[in-house]
Amino acid sequence: MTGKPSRIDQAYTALKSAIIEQALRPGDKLPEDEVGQLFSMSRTLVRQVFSRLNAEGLIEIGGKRPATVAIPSIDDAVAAFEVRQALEREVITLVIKRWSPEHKATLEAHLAREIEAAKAGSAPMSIRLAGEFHTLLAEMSGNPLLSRFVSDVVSRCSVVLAVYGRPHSADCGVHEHRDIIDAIAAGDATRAWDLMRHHLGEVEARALIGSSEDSPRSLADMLSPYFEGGARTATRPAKNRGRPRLQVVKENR
Amino acid sequence: MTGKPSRIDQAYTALKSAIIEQALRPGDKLPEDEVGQLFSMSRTLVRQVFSRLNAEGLIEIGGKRPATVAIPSIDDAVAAFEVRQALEREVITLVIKRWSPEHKATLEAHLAREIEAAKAGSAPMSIRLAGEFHTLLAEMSGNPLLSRFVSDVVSRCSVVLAVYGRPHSADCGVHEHRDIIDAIAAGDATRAWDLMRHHLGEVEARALIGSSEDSPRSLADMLSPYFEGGARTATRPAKNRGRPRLQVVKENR
DNA sequence: TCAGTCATTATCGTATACAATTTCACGCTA
DNA sequence: TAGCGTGAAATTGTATACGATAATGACTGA
Repeated sequence: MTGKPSRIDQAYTALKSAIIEQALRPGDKLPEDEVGQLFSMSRTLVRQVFSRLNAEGLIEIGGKRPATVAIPSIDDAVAAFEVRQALEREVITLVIKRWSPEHKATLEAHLAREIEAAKAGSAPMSIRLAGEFHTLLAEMSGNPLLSRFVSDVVSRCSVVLAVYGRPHSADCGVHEHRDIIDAIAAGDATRAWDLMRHHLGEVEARALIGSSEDSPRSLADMLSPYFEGGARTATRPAKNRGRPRLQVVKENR
Repeated sequence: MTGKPSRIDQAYTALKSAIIEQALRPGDKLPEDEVGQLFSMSRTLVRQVFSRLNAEGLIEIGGKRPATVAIPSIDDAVAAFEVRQALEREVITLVIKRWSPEHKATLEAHLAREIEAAKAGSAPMSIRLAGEFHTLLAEMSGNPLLSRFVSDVVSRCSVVLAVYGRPHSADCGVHEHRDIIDAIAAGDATRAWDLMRHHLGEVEARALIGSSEDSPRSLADMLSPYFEGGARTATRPAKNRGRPRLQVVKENR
């Protein structure tokens, strides 16, 4: 597609993927030198990468502390889904307006990949494809700015899922994507809106309801957003005990 | 309000104000060293500022060329207003949901300032206040992310106005703001949506219709978005002839 | 054994240095 | 006079250096 992805782009994409696919987990530290060494670049470049990731809410920087994978608060989570509803509603409106057979083909192809990933039981792949469905749709709106915003908010929601969500139950979302495509193809905006609202509601529920339930994650992790700075002295020990502080999946495409 | 605005924030705010109030005009160059000297900071910091301004579409960077004040294309302009409609619709929904008397008071106070500025005939002030009305409203949504997005898109629209708009005819927008406040206060979402749509339509029209009309701006400026790199050799001369390449209003509040 | 204090280390914030690239003016040629 | 190389100046891209600050861990005293 595009000619040459710069080293910055590569690092950005790698880190973003790692975070979204939960290879890097919320709270993990990302020291600039270490990342720089990993990607063979100086801190100057790393900081540019971090800046972008920070703008999308994927990591937190500043405060003279090492950058960390973001731990969104419950309020952040609700806010993200609120905005997402509004944006995706507009996406549907525009996609219907500019609908073409090629769009349908592209979406079908993507859906096929989702199904395949679900069948293969590849959770990271499923998570990524689920998000990409929405960004793909957004690109079809023909509005680059809208597309950017959607991509941004989808990233945020992914991190929310990582913090509060239960493990991605794959096939659930796929059928809803199927229905949304059909409604759009039929030009039925109202139905597509309803489906999308319901779909995002499902995703949000999977995240936030799960937060008050039992969960396979450690209690410390579940509570950390409520402590923020407080759980620093005694409570936070079991997190990075022994395993390398930073593990990045280089592969991504 | 907030404790200490860092030097970076100051420079960011100053440049943003200068661009939005059209003290810096689309296409103007912003060399890093020069800006750095102006604000007594190194290029490292200037780049951070530029990065933020670029993310909001206020300037264009990269390409080993000096940063320039952005010249949005017509497509960019349409896209910005499209997204803005969707976002501000959500803003209204949420503000009505969380409405309080204090909100009304704040908005009334702001409206008073708008009227005053219009009466005083201060165009830059009017431009800024008109934009701030919308960001103020967005903050009242209680959704920080939505607020950020609105602030972003309002900036973009401001630049669009600077490129394509006729000189800000102040009192036009003020009355519409008045009506929007009233509809929100009455809890009438539908009416508020309609008013907002109409209001933004007006602003957009003032921008884009004006682009095919006669205009007080130079023809070269009006055409530059269609030329981009082309109007560089012969047609663009009268722009920065003799006046300092960079003029920044330090004052801003 | 435990709390408190202090030195050490890790890590970031900012400035600066150097290389690469583009821009621009000047002068040369037809 | 118009077109076109050519070299200096301007400007950015990237790396590195240095100072500041917070995290870490050891040591002392009760």
